[in-house]
Amino acid sequence: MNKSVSDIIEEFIMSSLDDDSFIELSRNDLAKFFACVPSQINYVLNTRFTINRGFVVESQRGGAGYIKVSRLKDNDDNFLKSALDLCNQPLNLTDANQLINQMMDRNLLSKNECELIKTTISAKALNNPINIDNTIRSNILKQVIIKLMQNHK
Amino acid sequence: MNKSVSDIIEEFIMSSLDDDSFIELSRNDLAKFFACVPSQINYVLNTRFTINRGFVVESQRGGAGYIKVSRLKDNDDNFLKSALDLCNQPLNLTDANQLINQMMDRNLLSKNECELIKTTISAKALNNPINIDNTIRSNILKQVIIKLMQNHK
DNA sequence: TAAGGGCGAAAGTCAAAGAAAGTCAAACCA
DNA sequence: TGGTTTGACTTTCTTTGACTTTCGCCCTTA
Repeated sequence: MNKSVSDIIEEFIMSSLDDDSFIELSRNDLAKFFACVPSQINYVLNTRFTINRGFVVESQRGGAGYIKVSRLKDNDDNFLKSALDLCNQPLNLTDANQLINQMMDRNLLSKNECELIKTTISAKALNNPINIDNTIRSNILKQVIIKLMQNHK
Repeated sequence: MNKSVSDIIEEFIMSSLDDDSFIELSRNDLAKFFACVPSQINYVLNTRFTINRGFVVESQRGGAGYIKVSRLKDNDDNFLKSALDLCNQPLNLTDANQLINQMMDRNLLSKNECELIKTTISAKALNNPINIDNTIRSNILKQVIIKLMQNHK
């Protein structure tokens, strides 16, 4: 697959987060390193390192400015509880998939299971005459989460 | 027989799929190569690389966009194929669950995966105002089956 | 010597431009 | 007349750059 610059920057930040739970970086330096415009760093952060994907970004401007990216870590019980909360609202495909990814990150789902669940809530699966996909989607996920909560004890 | 451009493009993609179970291609490049308009690639994909013929097409737009064509696994006893056929009709919960059980019996799904899929098509998951559960159920299962067919070893 | 102002060095915002792929219907052709 | 070919228009994702905001530091000045 042909990777975009944004994909490569994403990978770089991701792998920096492998060891530690957070990293601090300089937007300008990173932009120079990847030969891109500084605001592209913001684009990557805004599209890839979102709260939905389990990240928090903090920063400071001015001299001694920085960007800090942290990976969220709370226990699985809390995670499942708030995931369940999320499912009380309709979920669009993107958000739902991100939630499922997080379940895999936490080893609540295997890679294969993750793929299968994504399949069940895909647009094609829920392709239905009336526009209530997002509601069905969150219902399905809610049941999956309840199932996982049972396994968990 | 006089081959149309579409036939030739079809052959090209087919033979690219000889070695691997999937290929990624660039619509624009392919169109340039065959001196046709880009949308003709879509025409070929839509008419030749369909589920019924055993293919799945995925894609992404924008920079670093791509089209991925995968050949579905043609398993020996045609079980998945006929399962796919079944999913062209609405399925009630009992029938659907039996189908899922059979997939487990054939080691196409692990016990855990089997349970998860059952969860996603349960009455609670599909609990929805309009009575089209059985249709959604078979749609979901159809996508799961296609996914299983994609799992090349 | 403390307060305030100016400067430059960050990071942030936003919208336009660019780069793919998708859709759809008209025209074409065998 | 049904399968192909074509092209105008749309949608989605990425890249770019001009402009804005914030912050620390230093230099005045009362």
